Amino acid sequence: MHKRKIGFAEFAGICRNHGLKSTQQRFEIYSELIGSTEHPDAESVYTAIRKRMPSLSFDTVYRAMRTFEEKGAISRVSPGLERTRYDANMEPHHHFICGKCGTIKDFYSEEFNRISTPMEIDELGKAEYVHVEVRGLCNKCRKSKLT
Amino acid sequence: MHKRKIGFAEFAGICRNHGLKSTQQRFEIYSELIGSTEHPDAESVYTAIRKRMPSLSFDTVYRAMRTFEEKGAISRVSPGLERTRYDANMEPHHHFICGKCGTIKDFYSEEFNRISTPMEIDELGKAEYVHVEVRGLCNKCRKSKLT
DNA sequence: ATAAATGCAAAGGTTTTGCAATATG
DNA sequence: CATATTGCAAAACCTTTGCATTTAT
Repeated sequence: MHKRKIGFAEFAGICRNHGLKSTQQRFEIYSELIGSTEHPDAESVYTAIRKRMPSLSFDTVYRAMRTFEEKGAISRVSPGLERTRYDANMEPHHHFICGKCGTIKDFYSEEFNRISTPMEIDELGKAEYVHVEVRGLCNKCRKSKLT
Repeated sequence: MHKRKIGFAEFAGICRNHGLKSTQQRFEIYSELIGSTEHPDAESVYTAIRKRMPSLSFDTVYRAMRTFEEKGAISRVSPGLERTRYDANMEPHHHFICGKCGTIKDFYSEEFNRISTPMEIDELGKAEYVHVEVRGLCNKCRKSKLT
């Protein structure tokens, strides 16, 4: 299931379920996202909606999408990091990233090393590599949370 | 193996292997990266080196790290995307991302769904989720490459 | 000698913020 | 009605770029 069209009533229900107020702007933004298979960024969404709702402002799109994400109504495509970070360790290993403090810890896992491109990719293109990482809360942040 | 200290001679060898000129700045930058387990960003590297090499400029750090990465001497931690993109499809699925045009295609894979947190994480913190994605070249870009 | 790398400063691009006005539950 | 959301504009932030100078091969 992908690319769906929803009415305001259904959207209002989704908002209620996530503790959000349902505004016309948010409806348009959410509609644009669920009606697309493009995984759009803020600008695409903004440009598309502007045609039918010229009063919409850019930061409303940004804010709405962040809010939807925080409340779990939509998800961010590839998590990424706040800034570019590098690793000079070139042997096969993986990363555990703390979502609270941003600490990145290396770990080694045979299991993860064995993950290979699924055949479902064949019809989409040529795979170059599979990226796997674990996100969570590091021990330090876990402790400080108890404080 | 992690957190190593290297001398200029060894560094020069690494550069030669990757077709790079070995400068004092690059040596400091590379040393900082390989001598750290922090997966630092440009600013950390810059700040650390500035103490001993006050003439170093910020953009040299950026440029050097990008160059190291392009030549395969170091790697970027979590690939991420150029801008934040969202997905309203909340059922379990994964993404194939084309490194050329940026197109993101959904795919469904039982195999990927089954990937679970490796036990190696236990000593690092509490895992929230595993993120997996496939990077490569989409069919469209593959074709246009032949032209 | 030639081509590449550096430093400087300025620009580029995306994302965020403060505030007054407005709309929602 | 109280509170959250919007629009506007400006700022913040990370990263990149052009150019003259210096450096490595």
